Amino acid sequence: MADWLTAEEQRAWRRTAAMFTLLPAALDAAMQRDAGLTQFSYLVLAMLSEEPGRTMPMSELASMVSSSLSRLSHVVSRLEKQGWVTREPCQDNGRVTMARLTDAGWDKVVAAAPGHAAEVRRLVIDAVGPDRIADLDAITGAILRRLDPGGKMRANPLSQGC
Amino acid sequence: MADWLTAEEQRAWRRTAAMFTLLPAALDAAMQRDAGLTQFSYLVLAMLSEEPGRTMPMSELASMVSSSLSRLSHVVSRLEKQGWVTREPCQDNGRVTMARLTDAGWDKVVAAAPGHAAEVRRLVIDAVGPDRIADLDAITGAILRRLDPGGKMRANPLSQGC
DNA sequence: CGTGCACAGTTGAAGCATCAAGTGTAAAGT
DNA sequence: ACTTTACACTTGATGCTTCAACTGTGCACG
Repeated sequence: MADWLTAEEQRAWRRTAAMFTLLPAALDAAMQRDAGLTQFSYLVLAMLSEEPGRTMPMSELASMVSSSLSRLSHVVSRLEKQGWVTREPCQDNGRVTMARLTDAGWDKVVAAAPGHAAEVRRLVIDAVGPDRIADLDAITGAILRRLDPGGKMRANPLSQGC
Repeated sequence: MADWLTAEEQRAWRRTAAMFTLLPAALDAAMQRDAGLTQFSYLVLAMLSEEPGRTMPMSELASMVSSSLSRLSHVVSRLEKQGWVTREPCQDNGRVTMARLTDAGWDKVVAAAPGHAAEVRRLVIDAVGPDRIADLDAITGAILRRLDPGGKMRANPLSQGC
């Protein structure tokens, strides 16, 4: 099918589409191999690890990792079974539940982080090259703004209490 | 975790990671809504539709869509059940099987293509802007070269016969 | 020849994602 | 107060992807 894109656009899109297939697969494979985690569950642990108190409401966490609450809930169930995360209801607000990173979970993230950073550097940062990091940032920013018309782009959703 | 990336690199990577979550989901959702296809099965149909004779060996098709043979086999099974593709052994070579796009499959692609092209244009091409398409191409090219060290990047794997 | 090996493809099971439906809690409307 | 609506989740079913194991075919080497 000759899509209604110019030749240059089409070429760029096809490459981009290929990258969208291959890069996540490569990063996932490395993460699976080195830490037995998916990219996504690593991200969940990593986000919790950066929070003061290592704890966060499920919904806030979901928005941090750009996932549905449903997906997050399933994943956290698994992480809970592994002993890396616990869930507890929030006192201040009966309908939020807090996810907390355990010590074992912290250790897991600390162990996995260097390998992950190295892979990202190898496959993305160094591949793109220092001169083009700003371009990358601009392009992804532009696409994200399209995807997220309600322009959250993270103005810090103010979690009160807990 | 403060990954071992500079602040600028980290910012760019986080955005990029978010894009890698959201863009495929958005395209998939649109394709599902408009045509009842996944992005991937659409791609399979589209690749076949561009081939003269609308037919191709499974393994060549797999490499065109950057997937494992296993994944492709499952997907083609489903497409076959829908009546959009057929599979037939190749005379010239007893171990290749050819996938062929049926007339119904052709119609399906033709019906789905405009919507898909429009989504790609809206979410990627127009978001990036004409001035930056070349940058996009350069960046994805660089990353793909990293991912695909055996530098296929498509030098046409010469399918003989059938 | 024939044995071994690599290629092309399929299959079944297991894991993860998505969707629709459900529970329970807070906040508004009346 | 009482109902409604919206929110914050959870759960189970379904479907797709991945992985490991398997079948069958061609090729190379002794």
